Amino acid sequence: MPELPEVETIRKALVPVLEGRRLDRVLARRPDLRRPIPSGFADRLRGRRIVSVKRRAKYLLWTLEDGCTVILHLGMSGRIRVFKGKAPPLETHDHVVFETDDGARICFNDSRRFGLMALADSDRLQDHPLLATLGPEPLGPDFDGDVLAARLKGRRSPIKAALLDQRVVAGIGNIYACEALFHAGISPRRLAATVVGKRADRLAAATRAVLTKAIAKGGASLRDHRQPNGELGYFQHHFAVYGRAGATCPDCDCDAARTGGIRHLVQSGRSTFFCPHRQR
DNA sequence: CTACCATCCTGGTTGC
DNA sequence: TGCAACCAGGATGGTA
Repeated sequence: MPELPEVETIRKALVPVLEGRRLDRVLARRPDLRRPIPSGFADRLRGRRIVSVKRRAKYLLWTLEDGCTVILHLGMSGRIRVFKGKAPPLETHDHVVFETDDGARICFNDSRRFGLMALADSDRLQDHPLLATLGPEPLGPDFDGDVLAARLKGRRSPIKAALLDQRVVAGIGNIYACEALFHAGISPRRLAATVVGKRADRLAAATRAVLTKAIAKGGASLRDHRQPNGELGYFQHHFAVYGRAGATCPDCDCDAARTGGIRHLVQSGRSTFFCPHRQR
């Protein structure tokens, strides 16, 4: 569920809550999520101060003052809620709970338990197995068509599948892959390795633009995503193609009733939406 | 090396 | 209304 814009929305909300604060209470209410919560997780965090809250791909990175970094992934259904002042009772699936020295409570809630928590040495963070193979950040200063084309070189899968591969570009999931391809005018079925030159420029620019706009809207709330204050994200109202099979695409003046409008197909087991008229 | 597939899990939606 | 089947935004490990 949460892709880069949703994770970034959560990160931004956590910065003022966590940075510079000490974790006074840490409670792991079950031993595992997608993988076991590291042994002694709560003990290793309790009493530590958080230096920074950053993001890499869809991972949140909480760096502690003692040289240790918490790596946190929301999986498909993970949510983070922040309560200041009096916190309501814990809810079902509130699997990990943190409390800061100024009385904020941070709940990690994940019904499907596809999320994860891990601990890493801050010194060697980039070498951690979860992070080592990630591709470039699409919102990073160096990301452009040339970088993208280089990552796609030799790839014989459809471009849609390649965009979902975190080793190609980091942080893109099913929704934003569909949206970025639409705005770039590229068919999701196109062979990845043929996205070069101007096409790669357009896709890099479209990816950057759609992610940036989604962050500005607080991400997209289809099912699970909430901002940490409980508010919904609003970018779902700005989808051009995702979940809109049969509708007229926003840039088409063609008649959806005649042309079939936005099409749905399944690629490597995942839903793809696109406009065959606009995307080649 | 790349590509494809099943799989982990719960809950919301759809269709009979 | 009740219930079962199906579907979901991710990542990965095994197999081809």
